[in-house]
Amino acid sequence: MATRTDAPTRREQILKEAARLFAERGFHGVGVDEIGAAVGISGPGLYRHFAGKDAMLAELLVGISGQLLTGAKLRLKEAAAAGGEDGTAPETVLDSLIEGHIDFALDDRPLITLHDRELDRLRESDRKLVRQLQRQYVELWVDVLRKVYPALAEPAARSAVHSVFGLLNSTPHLGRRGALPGRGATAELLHRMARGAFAAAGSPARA
Amino acid sequence: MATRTDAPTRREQILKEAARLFAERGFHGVGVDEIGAAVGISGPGLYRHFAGKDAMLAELLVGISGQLLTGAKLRLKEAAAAGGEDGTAPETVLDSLIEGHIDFALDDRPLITLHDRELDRLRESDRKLVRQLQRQYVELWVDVLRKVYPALAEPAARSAVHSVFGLLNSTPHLGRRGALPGRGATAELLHRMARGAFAAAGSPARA
DNA sequence: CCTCCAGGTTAACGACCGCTAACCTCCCTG
DNA sequence: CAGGGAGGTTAGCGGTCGTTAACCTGGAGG
Repeated sequence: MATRTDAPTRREQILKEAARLFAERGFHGVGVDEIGAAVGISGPGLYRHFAGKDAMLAELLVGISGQLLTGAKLRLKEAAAAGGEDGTAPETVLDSLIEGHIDFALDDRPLITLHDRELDRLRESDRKLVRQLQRQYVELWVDVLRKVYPALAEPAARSAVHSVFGLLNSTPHLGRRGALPGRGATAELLHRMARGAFAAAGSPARA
Repeated sequence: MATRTDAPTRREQILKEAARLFAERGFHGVGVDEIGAAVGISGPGLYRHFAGKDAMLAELLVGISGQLLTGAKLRLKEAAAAGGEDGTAPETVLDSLIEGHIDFALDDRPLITLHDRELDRLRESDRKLVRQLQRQYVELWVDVLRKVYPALAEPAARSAVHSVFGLLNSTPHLGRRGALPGRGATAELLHRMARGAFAAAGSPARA
């Protein structure tokens, strides 16, 4: 995950601004002129970089899903490598997944917003691809979760994962009104709550 | 909360279908002709019932926020009445709030979707009203939550509430792919997870 | 039976928006 | 220094969409 140090390309500028605008006002609520203006060029100049407005959204959504998935796979691999004989404790792997998702949710709020909001605006093929990536990501979480809580049935585990995604992806609703002290505290709170939610899902016993 | 038995008025039909369509394809992604077609009339016939497309969205969003808030207030009042001298246990009140929110999230998924997705499409005045109702609703939860977990600071409590809303509002993402057995089981799972998340937020102690 | 209005209809206008066409400049390279 | 491509520009076309206008109709009320 070598942190980029070189200047962002024009394409990347456009994608970033488009993501922000799409998240703020919705895909159909933003015109190409606005996107162009946000990067200092105007209107149809965008077509030197993208085939069309749809292509920008597609690249954003595929990028998000892919990034989440490959990040998670990487973390699994690291855990397997560091764990020696019989792998790392499942709890540790789950924590790693949660941490990765939180980092993404806090660093790229517009993308997180787009991720579950504008999927249906894609052409059939792109939508299928994104959904497939999303499904893989979910299944990966489900597997780890069921190692931590073996009593959890698969459908319930899948629901639990989706619900925790909802919890972690709530970050866009937090800011705005002088919410939490800092990023670290927010991340830690979210992490604790996710673990708490999973624990409650995994052990039906309650007074 | 006397359950309606009489037939829905045309206005209500329109609102219901509009909510579904807006949730599926976004406010700007749906045309008035489509909304009309969904209730058997076509296009501009809608203007006999609403001043415009914006008015439908406004009525939907104000209705949602209002319904959530008044429902919650009612539950608080019931709890106070049933609790005798020093009120019901805060835990019970919190459970009641959670239950109410889950009922709404499961029964009116399209509305839940709209609720945090299309707020910015409203005119200034309507948006302010909706935000005010939402804020009251949140503050009501925060108050109850901090009675259950007095160690929880107010900003953290507010964040926790928003996050649990994210968790509970994840219901639209559940269905579709043969998820959970039934509504009852889903509701119970969500409830346990919400309590677990709150508990984890309220007591920072962890091994 | 006449009236009238609630609740429709179709036609059409005006605005907006995505996209293309045609043209203009640097700047890099042989 | 010729030239050519990368990356802009503005003008404008074609389609869509929200909204209005003008007209129609069935049924309730005097």
